[in-house]
Amino acid sequence: MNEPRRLAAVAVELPEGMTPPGTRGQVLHAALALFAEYGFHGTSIRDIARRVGITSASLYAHYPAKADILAALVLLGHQELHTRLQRALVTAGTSPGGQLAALVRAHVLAHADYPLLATVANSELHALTAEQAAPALALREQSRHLLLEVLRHGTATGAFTVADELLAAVAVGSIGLRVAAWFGPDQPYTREEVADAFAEFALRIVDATTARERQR
Amino acid sequence: MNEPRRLAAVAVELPEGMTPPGTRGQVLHAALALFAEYGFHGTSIRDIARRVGITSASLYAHYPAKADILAALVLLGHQELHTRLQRALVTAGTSPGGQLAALVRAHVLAHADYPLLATVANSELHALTAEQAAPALALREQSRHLLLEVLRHGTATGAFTVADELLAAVAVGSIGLRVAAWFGPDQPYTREEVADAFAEFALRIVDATTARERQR
DNA sequence: GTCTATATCTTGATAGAC
DNA sequence: GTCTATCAAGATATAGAC
Repeated sequence: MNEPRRLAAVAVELPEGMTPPGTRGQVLHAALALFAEYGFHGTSIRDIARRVGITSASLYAHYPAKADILAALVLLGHQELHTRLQRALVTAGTSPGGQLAALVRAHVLAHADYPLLATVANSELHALTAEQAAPALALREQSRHLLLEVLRHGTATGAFTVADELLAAVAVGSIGLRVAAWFGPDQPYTREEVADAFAEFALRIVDATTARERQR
Repeated sequence: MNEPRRLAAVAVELPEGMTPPGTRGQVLHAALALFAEYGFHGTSIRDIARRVGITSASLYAHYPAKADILAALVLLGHQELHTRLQRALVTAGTSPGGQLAALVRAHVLAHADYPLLATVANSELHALTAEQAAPALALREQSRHLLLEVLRHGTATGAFTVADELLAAVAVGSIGLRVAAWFGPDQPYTREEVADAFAEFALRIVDATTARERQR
């Protein structure tokens, strides 16, 4: 284990309600903090056990293998994000600009609220086998599809002006994803300020016009 | 070592001229491919040695420790990016819009040309001690400063309209950084197409006005 | 610079008692 | 569910011959 901190974040947090109770949940919390900081291969099962306050042998009463702990975290992270994106879209109304802003705000807020989870879900996924990663990757594809559909609808109706929706989706997604890496309590912004600013950037990327502007 | 591929990229490449000759360079190439695919802790010195065609003991004739190989790669990656950004700015002229476009193009192209190097330099940096990471982090700060100065100059002269230059810099940087993660020969775009599209997005993010528009 | 051989430690995981 | 004890394998790194 090494010294430099990988993340500015302090609070280790997992989404409520979706986390298993008791020791099983404590294992998840401990593994999340360690995987985010040192990576999956940089963390030993003894490290996790020590943080929970049990021995490494006791871990196996809760998870069959180390990789299964990671798989649970990766899936949880993708579920939380997808749920938030869906909720955002449902309450966003019908204007393409409003929908895009809602998606970006939800994306940013999810990464601001659970930076550790987002980091582990995204950059430790390679430590899983294809079968273990599959459920999370399926969710990721669905989330990507939500954004893509909003962009396509926006360009089709003339609300957006984008040469290539796929590239726009990648760009918009990138600014939200990276929030997990830099945002934290050390930054001079609230999570809402970042969400608003990045939603505005997304609208600019697609050259969104308001209804009033279109009437001119 | 696991199965799923972390990157779509195929060609393992390091910037010419900056790479040491002979076996020392081969070690760097081998470690780059493995670190990018499996992570620093997911790669053993035996893996690296096998790929070069020597034994693990022979590695120590070239690098004092495994972490020193990573440190060399991380520094190389940051040097290559910073050099490209500087070159881009020098030949960009004096218009803020042109300077921003040049920076973004260089940023995107660097990540498209050396995705493995960018991945290792960015997401395996946490495996280094603070002293080992320091030179690379210093270069990163300088690169960040280049972008920030262009944004500040643009807003100060009225060429850009941005509420917060720091947030704009993060957003613009994010779309370039992520290129290493998704762009590859499997994508239906050339590197130039992505660079042009993302430069346009950056100009939209800062609401860049052309000289002619300002005269109205 | 490369090798064989090895020291030393840590790893993920299991056996079996309580 | 937790423990102690342990296994077998893999890790980084070194010693010393050629």
